[in-house]
Amino acid sequence: MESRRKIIIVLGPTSSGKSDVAIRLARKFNGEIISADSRQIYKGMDIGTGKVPRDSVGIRSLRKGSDPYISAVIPHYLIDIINPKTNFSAAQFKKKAEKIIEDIIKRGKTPIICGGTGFWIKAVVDNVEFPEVKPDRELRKRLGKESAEKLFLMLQKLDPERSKNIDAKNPVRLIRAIEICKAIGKVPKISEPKGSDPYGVGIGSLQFLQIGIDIPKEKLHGKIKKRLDKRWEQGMIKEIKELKEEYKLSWKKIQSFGLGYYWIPLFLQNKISKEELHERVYLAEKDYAKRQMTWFKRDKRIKWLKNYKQIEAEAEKFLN
RNA sequence: GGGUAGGUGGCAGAGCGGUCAAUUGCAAUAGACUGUAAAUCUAUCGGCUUCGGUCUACGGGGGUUCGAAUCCCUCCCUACCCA
Repeated sequence: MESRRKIIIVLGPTSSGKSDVAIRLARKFNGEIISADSRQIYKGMDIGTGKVPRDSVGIRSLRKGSDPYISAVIPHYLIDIINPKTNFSAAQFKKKAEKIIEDIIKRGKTPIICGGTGFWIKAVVDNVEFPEVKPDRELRKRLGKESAEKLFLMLQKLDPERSKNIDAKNPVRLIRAIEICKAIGKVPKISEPKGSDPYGVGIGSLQFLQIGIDIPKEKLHGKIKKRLDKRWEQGMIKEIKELKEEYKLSWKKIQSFGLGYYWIPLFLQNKISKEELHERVYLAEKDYAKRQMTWFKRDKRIKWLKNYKQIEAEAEKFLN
């Protein structure tokens, strides 16, 4: 029983081909996939976020009470489940993912987490304990108008400890810290980083194998370009118009989703040309991939592998 | 052929006698990240450097000046307009 509590994670920058790898692994090792993607979680954002296509005639998920998202005959969780008008957070992801992991394991299958949102993956792998302070829309809106300098001074008064190591110029971080202070007095101390072992640390009785898709930068950029061209053809722009309509979203809200979602509204409002749109989204995607890699590089437990064969072999070793 | 506007760092684009290795944006490179993470934020970004400096730089050449990316002459190139 204990030996089965193993979880495979497939991660990597955007366009690196994670989804295909995850599906192949799921086929091979009787797995089910949990998406760790902060944008694919939302409904109505399919082409733009690169969701794997939903099977037209899917088998029913064995998991009760869930809305099954089946692709290539493999169940995918945490895709397409949240109304884009709603905010969803890393902490919420963690809770949901843990439940699903338990459920998959209970049914004797292998959980495979697949995604590019490093922070969300870390939340699960390192069992990050988020302070029990929910986002305060009102407070955020109010503080959002203040300068970073002012926010920093506020935090300094509220929690001198936290102010020592926070990024003093980052409003998002400062606001969250202040939010926590207002609710529970001060920001809880961050727990010490865990040590590493060949297959990742175990959290509770869970064990993780983190596999990174290793792909040269030039090649990745080529894939990003190609994939974008395809998305334009598939109607990414139309999808965003429909997204706005169906969920009654403001342009501003849509832009907050980033990348294409940031630039397409500008095109639709005639603020930039089509050529500029294509260029900007391409650059934004490249940039995003870079940020993802900066994050992933830090985690020395990730095994970077170049092709599926190696990945499968590593997974095999891990599971046995 | 005539007229006008221009030629500035990888690109776009400021500067218009000194405080300019040259505002800013983009790109590039590295990085941060604990309930917004496709978000948010930081640093570097002419060469060499013992990090104090130093050398080469604002189309080419010549000049004025203590001093020029900035003024003058000339040549070359680009855009638009008139022939």
